[in-house]
Amino acid sequence: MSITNRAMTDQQKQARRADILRVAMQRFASTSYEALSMANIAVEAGVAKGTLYLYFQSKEELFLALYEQELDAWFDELDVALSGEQRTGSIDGLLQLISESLARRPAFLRLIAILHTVLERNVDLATALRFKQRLRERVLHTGGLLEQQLPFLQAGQGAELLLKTDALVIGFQHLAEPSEVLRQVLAQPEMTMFRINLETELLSTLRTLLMGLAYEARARQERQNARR
Amino acid sequence: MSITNRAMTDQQKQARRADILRVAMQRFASTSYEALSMANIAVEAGVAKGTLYLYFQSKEELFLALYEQELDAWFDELDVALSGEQRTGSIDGLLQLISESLARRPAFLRLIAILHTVLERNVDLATALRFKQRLRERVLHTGGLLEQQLPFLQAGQGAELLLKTDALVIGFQHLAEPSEVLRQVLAQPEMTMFRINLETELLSTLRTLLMGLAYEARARQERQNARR
Amino acid sequence: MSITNRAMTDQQKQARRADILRVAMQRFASTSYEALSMANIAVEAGVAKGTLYLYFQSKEELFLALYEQELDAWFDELDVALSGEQRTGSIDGLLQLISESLARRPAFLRLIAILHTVLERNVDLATALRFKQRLRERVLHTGGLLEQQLPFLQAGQGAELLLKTDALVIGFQHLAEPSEVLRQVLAQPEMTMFRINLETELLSTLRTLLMGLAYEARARQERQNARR
Amino acid sequence: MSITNRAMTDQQKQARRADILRVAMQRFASTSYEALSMANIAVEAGVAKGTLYLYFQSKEELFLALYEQELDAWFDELDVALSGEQRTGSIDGLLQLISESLARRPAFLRLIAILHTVLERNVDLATALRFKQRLRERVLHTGGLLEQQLPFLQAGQGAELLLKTDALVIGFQHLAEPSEVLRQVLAQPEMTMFRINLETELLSTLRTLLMGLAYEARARQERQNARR
DNA sequence: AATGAATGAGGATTCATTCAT
DNA sequence: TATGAATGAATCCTCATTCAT
Repeated sequence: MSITNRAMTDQQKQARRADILRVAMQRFASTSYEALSMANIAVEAGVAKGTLYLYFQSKEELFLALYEQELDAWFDELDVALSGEQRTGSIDGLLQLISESLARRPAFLRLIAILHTVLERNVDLATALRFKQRLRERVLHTGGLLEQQLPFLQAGQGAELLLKTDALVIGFQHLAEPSEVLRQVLAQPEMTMFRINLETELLSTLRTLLMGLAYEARARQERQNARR
Repeated sequence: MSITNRAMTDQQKQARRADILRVAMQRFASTSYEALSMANIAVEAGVAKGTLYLYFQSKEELFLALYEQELDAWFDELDVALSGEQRTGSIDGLLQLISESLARRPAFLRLIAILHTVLERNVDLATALRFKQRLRERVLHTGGLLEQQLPFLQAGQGAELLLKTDALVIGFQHLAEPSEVLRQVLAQPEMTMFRINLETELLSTLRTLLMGLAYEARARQERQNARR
Repeated sequence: MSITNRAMTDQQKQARRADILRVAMQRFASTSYEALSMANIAVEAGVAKGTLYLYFQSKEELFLALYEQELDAWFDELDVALSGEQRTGSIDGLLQLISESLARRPAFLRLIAILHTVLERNVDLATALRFKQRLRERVLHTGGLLEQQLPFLQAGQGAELLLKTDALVIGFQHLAEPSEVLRQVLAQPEMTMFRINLETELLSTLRTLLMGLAYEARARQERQNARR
Repeated sequence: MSITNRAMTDQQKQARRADILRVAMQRFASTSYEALSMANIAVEAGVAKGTLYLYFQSKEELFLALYEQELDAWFDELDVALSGEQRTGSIDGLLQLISESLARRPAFLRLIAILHTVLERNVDLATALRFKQRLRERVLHTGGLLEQQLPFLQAGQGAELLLKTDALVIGFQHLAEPSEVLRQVLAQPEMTMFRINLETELLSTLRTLLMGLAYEARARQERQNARR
């Protein structure tokens, strides 16, 4: 595994970094953040513990990089779908796209749920700044695409919608992953209302939100017409 | 510190329990859950560590009781406001009520944010079951009141709205309480979009949601009329 | 259970004491000393925790009393058997008596195993003294009976034999009750030699010991004859 | 304190491990197992607490290693003495060897006394298995040597004798180390019979046992001769 | 005599991170 | 660049015993 595995060129270093992230992702798919130790990742990646710290400043930074990678992949998918020459315009298609693309990324959902309470701690200013700047760009860009698809969205509302989606995902993800004891409680017949399926819930809530935005837009329009 | 040295009657025991909860609440206002130790609470409450365990089975159970207490107080406030004889019916008043009553309870908000990931662990089945049953009752009851106030809500949508509010609070609370480093990042001028004020955000999102629900109700109505 | 259960007369007090001991014995039959709490015994006995301390100075003293009770019962059985008018004299019968009477008292065996390391700690001088004095009397008495049954025993060797038996019981009891992991280890085919059955082992070791004592006695006799 | 600051080679690691064991042994000589904390050992050994756990999985495993080390030393001594070219054959010499070599190892005796109740808990299956396998080998080997020295021993009786010796040591060790209160009780003149000296007692009991075995062997022999 | 609320000491263990090699 | 040995902080909970009632 090692000895000759000394990454000299930048390309080799990037490859090793990607390796580590890939391993971390695999492990994170079946283990909680707390239960997943740096030692474990190191062993799986075939490197020494110390090596991890050559590529990432801390455990948090490693997972933040993972978050970023997943985030990029997700935004890439959205951007491609939203930039299709044909203007779909269908609200339902859009909702489907968002909900389904997220539901297909369970590990990303779990990263989203711990981003603010875990990953954004113990990270230095430069890293945090760079991360947020990049996040901002992507949110603004994809938000803009959303505004093109949904004419009732005003400037800025595309990005806002994405941020609200973020909040909803965090919230529903927490509700959707109960502890062992809670799972038993929720198995009771009268507890149906607390059994949350993230995709369903996200879909329905976003639809209502969009309905509301559309309605508000129309009301705004009517007020403007009246004024003239 | 406390009412008597030895709580003999049930009333005295309730008083002592309340004492402990009050102290925990005060401390929690300025410290994170993790940083707040049982030893600390015991000292502040003027009792021995072991005494805490006479009243609560574990640290989690203590804070779950705190959550429950705050939850009850909040629901009580909602119920009173929603049961006023005069039918307010005003959506804005309702939104104001919800957002403002929550914003006035910062510690409750922080408890909400950790309920599912922290408090609902290390609690026995009976406690969890009782808690969720009580929660269900209050959600159903207050949900019903909401349905009375907002005629466009169908049966069950009141409770649903409260659960969506829960998810939104969890999400926005995470966004609204950045770590120290993040605070510095968000202080940058271009980061305005990430500076979340829970009350504002909740207000606006809930309004849009209600608009959407109202719209959906009208659409439903029209479909029914058309059928006749 | 309680209220009117106030033991006023000495007889009533003795009865309650016996009650507590009986309950403790029942519980000890299926639980280890460490796992058996005073609270547990109190609940089972239908008294308050504090009440236990009216009858016994400490947990150790309670179990020491239990030990004494079992010890008395065992010595009583031995004494009856050894005092039968007919001189059995049979070594095998004697060995059978000792091994079988002990094997029939598994809880007593477990008490024997912890007497010196647990029960004789945290006991006051008077209690310890009284206990040892009583033990001494019974050992001397029953030791004397043994000497009558086994003519090759010299004065004092009966008591000595009983003390050696004590040591053997402690040792074999430790070997005979492996921890859970050890049980798995001993289940391996090659580990037969470590699987100890107390009764069998005690029987065989005591037999060899008695053979040895008989032999030594004969040798002594021969030396004496030679001298004359 | 230790050989180097950072044990890199296997040899250095073995040295550090030995260091820790040596320190633990020193401390154990004057403190009970319970009273001896890992923190204490770490400080004395000049390492951090965590370092202990690099070398031993748990406190129990550390002391099990200590036990094993002492056991090996003892068996080594026995083996050397029993393998001397000259066939001593003297029973007395053998008894002396066993009793005296044990008496010279007080800490080993105390480890023997707690092996089954303490050390063999909280140890994983692999460790326990390896330990018992090694123990088995040494018992069988030295048992074989005993059988060579003592012609009246049948195949297997050497190992059996060692196991019986184990039981006797456990028992007598418990009797020989009374608690503080008991010491006072045993100081009474009439309590002579309870004052146990492990070496003496072991010597005499083993002698009687051997006498018995010798006698049984002769009896067996005679039965066989008669048959012919 | 009985109660049961209150006490408080006490220690093993994990794991992210560092830094000597 | 890679290693992996060393670090050390940090905390919950039990339960025998006491003593106010």
